[in-house]
Amino acid sequence: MQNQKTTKMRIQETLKDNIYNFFNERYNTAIDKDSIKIEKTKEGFEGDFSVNVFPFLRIAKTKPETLASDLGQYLQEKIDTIQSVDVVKGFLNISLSDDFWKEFAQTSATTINYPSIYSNDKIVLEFSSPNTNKPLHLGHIRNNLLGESMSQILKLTGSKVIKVNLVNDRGIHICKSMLAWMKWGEGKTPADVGVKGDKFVGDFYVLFDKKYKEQVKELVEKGMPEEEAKKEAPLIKEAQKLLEKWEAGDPETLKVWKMMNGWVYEGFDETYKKLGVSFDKIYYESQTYKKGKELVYEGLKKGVFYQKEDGSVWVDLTDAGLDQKLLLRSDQTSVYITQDIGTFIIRDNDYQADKYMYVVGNEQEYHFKVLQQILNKLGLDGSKVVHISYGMVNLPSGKMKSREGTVVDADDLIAEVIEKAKEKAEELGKLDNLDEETKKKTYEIIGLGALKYFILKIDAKKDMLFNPQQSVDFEGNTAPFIQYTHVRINSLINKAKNQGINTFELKVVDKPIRTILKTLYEYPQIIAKAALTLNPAVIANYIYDLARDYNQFYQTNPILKAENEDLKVSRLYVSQKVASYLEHALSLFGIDIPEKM
RNA sequence: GGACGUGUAGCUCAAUGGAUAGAGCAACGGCCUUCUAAGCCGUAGGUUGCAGGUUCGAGUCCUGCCACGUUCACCA
Repeated sequence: MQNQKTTKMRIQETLKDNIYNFFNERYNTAIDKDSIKIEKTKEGFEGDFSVNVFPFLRIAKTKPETLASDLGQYLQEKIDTIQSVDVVKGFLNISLSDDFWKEFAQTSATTINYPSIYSNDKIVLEFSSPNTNKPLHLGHIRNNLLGESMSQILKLTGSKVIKVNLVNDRGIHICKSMLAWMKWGEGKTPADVGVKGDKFVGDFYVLFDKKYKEQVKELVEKGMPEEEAKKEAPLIKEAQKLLEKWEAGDPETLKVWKMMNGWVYEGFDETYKKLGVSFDKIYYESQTYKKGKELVYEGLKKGVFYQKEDGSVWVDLTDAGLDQKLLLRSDQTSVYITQDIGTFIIRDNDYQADKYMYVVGNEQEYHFKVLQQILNKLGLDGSKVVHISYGMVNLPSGKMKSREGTVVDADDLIAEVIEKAKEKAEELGKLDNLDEETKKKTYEIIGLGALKYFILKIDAKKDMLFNPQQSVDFEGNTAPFIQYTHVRINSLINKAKNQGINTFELKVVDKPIRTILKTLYEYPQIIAKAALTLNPAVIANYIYDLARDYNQFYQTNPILKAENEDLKVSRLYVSQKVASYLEHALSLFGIDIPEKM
């Protein structure tokens, strides 16, 4: 069944069609519709939408002002929703009728027909991809938030999204923490010592590194060259033995491995839950790396890969402007890219998706280019691989490095930001009447909201700087600011209802109301842009503008004490609209809104 | 060295090739007996790294240079 409202053409399209006709009729020229630029009229000029006529001067061969006013006259004759036009230099500013805005106001964020970007595509979206040795840190937070948010945005723009996680649960590094636990763990579990599972295991990884370095140092002092010492230290040899046993399927080793990974997953789950992150399916490298090896051997048979004398397998990508790349070591063990080839195939068998998107840091751009090329060589479609590349999170001291202990731990940061929300709330004292349970919930909503927004508001592809001293803000361009705007609107609406006003209606479209409606009108296009550019920050910029516009509106226009009833219900109507858009947009970031704040 | 990316106010960040480059934080000054001040208003702060070029129009595109980052592993 067709819905008249949602299928109704957006005004930009109507304008474009008519502008096209104008040039066709007057100048007998077919212009490119994409070259027509229609944007929201800038602050300080009269109008709702503006058309820039500069690009068409070559066709019209007149002055910009003349062309703009000719076009304005034409459009006004053809489109009855145009109320008036105004020409400033080469800009044609168009004001639409009150009826247009009244009709638009009936649409809501939850019922809009959002533009379809990857139309009906099935998308497998990988993100998080943790390593079972290291507790999650700030970099993972950015990754998780981007992944979760992009999944929401892509769903909204018409795609079917399957969220997957790929856990790096095998390799020499895992054996290091296993070995450390077997040697010095005294058989204790995380529950025994009251430490979160991922932290518990992470500590043994660090312990291994410490003891290993001691051994290396000792050997060097005895006169061994450092390079050799690193290979000869007893601990590293033991770890390698353990890896061999693991690969051979030694039951005792597998038992420890499973147990320790289990602890880690429990810890991760806790953090994921706090962040509001979830997955439809979890893949484990231990289950996919063999498939990659199979494919490499197949490629070798087909002759798209080649083998060196020492037995290592390579691919030549120089024809694609890349280098030679190792696919299997001389001892036939797999490397990183081998595993990614395997996971691609397994996923493709599982889902037959149109796109496989990976939220992975920009330091791996080269890796994904290589992966695409290799898949092409294997006769698969490498263009299905989409790397959602995001920038690093840096500290004032530089890059975060686990080994040097300069990482911001995810759990610590989450706790800190909730604590900060609590302090702020207690200082303001607005929640004093609430029960403890509600208070606690409110601190979490505000603190986590602040954190999520703080990270997602920055252009995903750019590196960002995080200062632990200053941590996240609660004022200005922040989630609490937006949450607060929403809370205040709700309070207003409740008050109105208590006064017996139950039906809000847009009866008046004055200038302040129009300003808000104009911003709301942009929303679907903002969503589309976020999906297209794979960047949630676009939405953050938008909600901030909307909240700011509304706060200005709220501060300068009395609502419950408006001059007359028509204005009152109109302002209430717009307020409610704004609240629903804010809520909708924040939900795309996984940010909730408290009842009170 | 090659490839990719970044460089905008003191700091953190915005700005589909378009109108006077905008916010927040920090600083300074106002607004709570009136709908929640986590708010609003104002002041100050800029040669958009440098030099050219394309264009009616350049922070945005092109070329060169400078600075910083990432990457080019039988690490993942």
